[in-house]
Amino acid sequence: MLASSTPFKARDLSGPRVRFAPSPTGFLHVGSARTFIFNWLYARRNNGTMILRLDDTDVERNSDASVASIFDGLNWLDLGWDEEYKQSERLALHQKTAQTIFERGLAYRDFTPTHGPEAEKSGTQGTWLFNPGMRELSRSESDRRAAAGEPFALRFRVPRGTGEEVRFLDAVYGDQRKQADAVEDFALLRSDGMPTYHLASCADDADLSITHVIRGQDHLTNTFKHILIFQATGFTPPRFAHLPLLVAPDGTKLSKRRHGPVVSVTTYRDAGFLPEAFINFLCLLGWSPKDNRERMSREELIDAFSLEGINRANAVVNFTETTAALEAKATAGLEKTVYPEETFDPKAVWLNAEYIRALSIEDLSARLLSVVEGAGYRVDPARMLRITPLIRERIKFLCDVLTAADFFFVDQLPPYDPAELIPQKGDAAMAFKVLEKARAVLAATDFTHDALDHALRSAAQELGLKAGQMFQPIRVAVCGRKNAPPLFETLAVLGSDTTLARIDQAMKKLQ
RNA sequence: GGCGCUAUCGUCUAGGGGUUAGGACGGAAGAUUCUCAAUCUUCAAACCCGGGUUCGAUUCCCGGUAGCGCUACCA
Repeated sequence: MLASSTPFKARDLSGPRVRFAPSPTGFLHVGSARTFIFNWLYARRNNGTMILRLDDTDVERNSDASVASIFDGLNWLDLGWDEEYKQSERLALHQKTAQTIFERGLAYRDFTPTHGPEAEKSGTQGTWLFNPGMRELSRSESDRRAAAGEPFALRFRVPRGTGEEVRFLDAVYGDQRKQADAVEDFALLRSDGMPTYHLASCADDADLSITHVIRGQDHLTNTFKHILIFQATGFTPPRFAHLPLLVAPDGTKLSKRRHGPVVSVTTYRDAGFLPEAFINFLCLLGWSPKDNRERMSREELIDAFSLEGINRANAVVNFTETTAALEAKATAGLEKTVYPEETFDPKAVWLNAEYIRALSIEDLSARLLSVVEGAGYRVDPARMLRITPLIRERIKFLCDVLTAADFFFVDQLPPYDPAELIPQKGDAAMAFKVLEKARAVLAATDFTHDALDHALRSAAQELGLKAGQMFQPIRVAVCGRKNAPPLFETLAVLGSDTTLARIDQAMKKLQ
């Protein structure tokens, strides 16, 4: 699945080395994306190396679909990375590390039969530290049973009764300490010989010369175990920086099961977010440049990023849960799911609109064109270039072009309520009079902004109507709805033929 | 249950022993306007609770409460 299983560059040890290490057991969610981004920012800010490492030691739960989802999301972000590894190809290293720890007497074999996670209940049961009898097993007895083929897990022998304290300095959470007595004898190797996350992660971090581990706060307490592993192997632990978690509006950890597709990075992509806007949004969750800046370019983010700017409190991603119906549709994947704007965090939506408005007309036009073509319309690029400025301030997502500018793309307007044609403080007769007049005037007018402006305003005056009363029937006749881009520009792009034809149709509707 | 982490407007956050507690999104009102947007202006909106330290705590300390995390042969 990986593009390559070997580093695509020679290892660069000159600067800090950071890694993003997702486990391919699910799709890439927004929290992971933020972790990736923060690592990337740190690397770029400090002329370091960004490493992608797939932590795929859980063979049972790994899936190719998940690997694909991770790459989909990461590629969309378009930030890139410098080296790439896959843990499952580094098993020898993990086993060797485990062996070293075992030989130093800092680990022991646990022959207790495995019991599933369901047996392990967090309820009223006391603190589990180790399986009685196993920690004290003599080496000869242990060797004998292992040689006899009895399966075992390898557990770290956490110091007990020594009053020893495990500590580290977290770049975000500060000085962290914990009694070793309170740390359980965690597993290093499973009974099938596969390394656990703790072992594999530390062995790889050491081997890959990782200097800074920047990861979710859910690993903060795990770090004590990791410190113990580093000490046991003789490696200097990297620096740690734990990130506050991204949580749902209900305060719980983001999960697809509970919160639906809104937690998946590809959902944002499919909804028409610009990756730059999405990245910007994520950066503002749990980190701040401290100078009130909100919209920041990639360069500004790199320049401003520092571990000191990271907060300690969890941040809410303020999305609205998608409806069951929508979710079913998304899961079925039969047709393209359109998420309503309210689905996403309003700030993310706002930022996206900001980014859209900041794009050049040419750039935006090209992006919109591909959306429009993707929807099955055929539009001339030159025409798209004229449409784009008319809707630029009116869309929040790229795909909004389909609803904001639909009337430019279709030959036949979808049906609308003729009552819409009736202007403020007017009636059907007035609407008809307006359209009649407009038709006559427009038939003899150049379809340029100024000429249209002049012609229609004079017409309104002749009819003794306000401009608004004059324009609304025409707008509805031509766009099929009341809310649309400015009239003259719209007519100019639409052209005389289409305009007159649609006015004729509107007059028919009124009869 | 044990251990750990956290606590400023609805949300994201700035700040910090003495401030009118700042900004942004969202909300409300207004301006502009051919509608809708965009833009501009204005308004409402917060220091979890209780002790201590102090002349003075939202800020520092302790306790409580709440939330979250870890407590797997998941990561």
